Amino acid sequence: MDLLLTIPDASTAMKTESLSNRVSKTSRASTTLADTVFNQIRTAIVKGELIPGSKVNEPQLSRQYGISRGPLREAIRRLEGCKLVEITPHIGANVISLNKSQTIEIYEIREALESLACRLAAEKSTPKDCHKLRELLTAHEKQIQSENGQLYYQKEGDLDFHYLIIQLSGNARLFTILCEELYHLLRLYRVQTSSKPSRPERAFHEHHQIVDAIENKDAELAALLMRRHISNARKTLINQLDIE
Amino acid sequence: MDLLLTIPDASTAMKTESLSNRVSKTSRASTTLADTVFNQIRTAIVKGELIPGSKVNEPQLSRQYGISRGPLREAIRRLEGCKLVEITPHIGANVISLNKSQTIEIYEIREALESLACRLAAEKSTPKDCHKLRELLTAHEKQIQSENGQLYYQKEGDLDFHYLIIQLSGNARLFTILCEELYHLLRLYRVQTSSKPSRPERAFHEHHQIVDAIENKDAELAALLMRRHISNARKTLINQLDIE
DNA sequence: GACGGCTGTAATGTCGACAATTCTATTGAT
DNA sequence: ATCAATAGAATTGTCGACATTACAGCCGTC
Repeated sequence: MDLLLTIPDASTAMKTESLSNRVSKTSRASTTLADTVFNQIRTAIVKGELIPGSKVNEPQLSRQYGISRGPLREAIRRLEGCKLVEITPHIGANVISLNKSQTIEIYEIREALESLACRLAAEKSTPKDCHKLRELLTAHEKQIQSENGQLYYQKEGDLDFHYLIIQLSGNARLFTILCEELYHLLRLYRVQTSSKPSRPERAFHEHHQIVDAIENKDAELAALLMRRHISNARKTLINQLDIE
Repeated sequence: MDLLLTIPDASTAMKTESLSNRVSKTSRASTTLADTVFNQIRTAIVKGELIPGSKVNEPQLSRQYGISRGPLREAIRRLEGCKLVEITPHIGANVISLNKSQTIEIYEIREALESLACRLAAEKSTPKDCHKLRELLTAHEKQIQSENGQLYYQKEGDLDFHYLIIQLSGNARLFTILCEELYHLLRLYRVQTSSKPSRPERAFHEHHQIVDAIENKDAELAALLMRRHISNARKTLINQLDIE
């Protein structure tokens, strides 16, 4: 549940089991304070607890987390590297805030990268991988039928699907860019505008088509379908934004 | 000259003039030490002065740059965010080192992203933009003819070409990901293996084809050609690596 | 000669204090 | 009342010092 918030540390290898992992409390205290606080702040930003555009106050956070400003500043600098905050010299850090055009930019990139992921996944996937994908889809189908109103889970399920395909691509850096940078930003935007995930049944149909293509080892088709899938999502987003 | 080393600060808006900018010495001393040192170390890494895999020694660098360990550690943390160094708790930071498969991963991503950039550039480019592209190519042609042996410049010229197209795409985040993350890493790898840029005349021909497509506003073709262009480069790289 | 434990050294992690800069709000003048 | 200037407070930037951890070399035992 809530996949985007439970991403393990950057260098951690992904296993499928982590899809349903909970946050183990104080798993190992052997990390540094800067790392711990980095994860905490990142989560807070992505969850929307630190609202986009707002200032990152060092003394306040320092008190809040019970650490000194040294490690805290290191964490903020790392967030700057991840482009989750912007630092202006002598003024401070602000939580990043995405406007409409920036969000569309990200969708364009996602389109290209997930299409690539899908192509690679189709080339490399084993029958077992395909089975996993099918399982995921049937699980989502049940979820949609049972909790008809709650689209949240559907959306998280949608992410599960995309995560799995990116993993299957076998390209670790692709995974990093998509799952540890762009998805965070998109989630941030969704929280920011409290936009609702839409078009569940259509997306579901598209997912099945994609898995078909992967199963048939038709890499080009898989890539095309994924590109269209995300392109559709982008267009939906644009329409949504134009209405408001 | 030496474009990859003179990238301005992350948030700086790109102008075409910056393509031929020199590094203005101590342009404004109003930045923080952490920012200054971040740029210096990043340059040192990309140039190969800090060899890949080697340890980043805090006391040593601290003496070398004449600053205390506070800002230095902030700079290192930011480099970590950019994935140019890897930090292991209680052990320290190491300059990142790319192996063959990681490099291929980056080329795969580049293929997808620059193809996107080319599509967008074709859609948005004005006649003036196209003229600029042509100028760049003729300049390179002359350079190739005159300095026949020196392939270095050709390669830098190749980068100029790619930079310009990415700019023309108008997608700022795309520019960031490609020019401020992936290109740095690729340059690092090239330094690391001291691999020589190859296939100049063929690349040159491909460049012309791409500009033709952009000029004709044929976005799909432009995207396809760029994808093949980089795919060719990737295959050349793979062959080169297999021989060694 | 090889292996394991011990000790000193060097590096990393954390903290508090001070300097420099920016923000705020009060005062005063037009 | 609006605006400018100024003094104070708050925040950011930088530094040095100390605690903690990892590393290197030495010694002794098997």
